[in-house]
Amino acid sequence: MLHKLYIYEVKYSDYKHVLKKHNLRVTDCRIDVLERFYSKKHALSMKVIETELEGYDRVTLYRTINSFIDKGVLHRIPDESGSASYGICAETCTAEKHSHNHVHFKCSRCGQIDCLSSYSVPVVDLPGYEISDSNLIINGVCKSCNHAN
Amino acid sequence: MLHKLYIYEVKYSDYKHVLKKHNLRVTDCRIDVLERFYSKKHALSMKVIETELEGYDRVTLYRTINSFIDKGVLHRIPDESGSASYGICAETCTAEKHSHNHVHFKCSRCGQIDCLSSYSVPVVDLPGYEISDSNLIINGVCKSCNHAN
DNA sequence: ACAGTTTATGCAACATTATTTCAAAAACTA
DNA sequence: TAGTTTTTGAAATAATGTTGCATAAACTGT
Repeated sequence: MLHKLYIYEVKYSDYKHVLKKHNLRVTDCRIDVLERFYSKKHALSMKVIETELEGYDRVTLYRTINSFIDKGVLHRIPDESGSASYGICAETCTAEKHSHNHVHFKCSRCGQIDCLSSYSVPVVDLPGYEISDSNLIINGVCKSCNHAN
Repeated sequence: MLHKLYIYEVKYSDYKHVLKKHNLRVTDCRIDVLERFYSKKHALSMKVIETELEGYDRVTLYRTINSFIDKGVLHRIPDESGSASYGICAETCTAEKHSHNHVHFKCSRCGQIDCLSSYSVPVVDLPGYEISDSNLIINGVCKSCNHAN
């Protein structure tokens, strides 16, 4: 993975810091997974992660994702398709409490899921129900696919 | 399945009508699956369907659910847990276009997912994006679990 | 910088969830 | 009711996710 040396010079300490902040040991796999998430702005599916990080065992990648979710680094984005996608958590997420109030947009053309962090999920008042959190996924055609058309 | 005869006297023709309306052949399996969905008000997961309709092959049940989704009889409800659930579509859904604008509520205590058909998903204005439909899943404690407490 | 401790990794096996193929059976059509 | 089309069940396969365990790597305190 020599071709990544330059990137690492710049960002390695940042990723390291993110891991430490969330009480995670600093390992090659975790750094590489983090790098993938920070370098793309959109959510990544397990399939994509497996494809892009072939060097690591599938099991290790699953465990990496799961510990990231446990510790508040990533959040799982449910998807009708079955296989979930994952997105970077806001600064505020910790192992104790995830708080994601942003909207997710899934493009039916390119298939990508964006975290629209500047749009928060509208509150619905449900008498009798006790709401802990909510998840809004909007389907349609994303900005770039719309432009490309 | 003799114990179902009474129900069938009352409802069989209704289910048959639903199938015909959606261009689906009338088969035992489809009738039984429909009956399950109409007799419970909440969404059903594949696991529950398999358990409650043991008489049919798992493959047949998968195919039944998939053709129901294709033809606009059921809609898939994404869920963080991985295994999806399914709910009855509104009268307006067809093979060409599903339109679900209602809120889904998942209870963290009993695990059930309700289709709150009287609550519609608030519209979010996303400049540049072309929205086809949206999906709001609210997590928390449902009415009955709240009361039972 | 090192020895001891804790945690992560890779591998193999396993578990769960979903799809494909194909012959036989059932549903439809006229 | 005969002919056509679709559905079903069974077996195989694929895709997705988890567990146990020995080894390797990361951390901790000195």
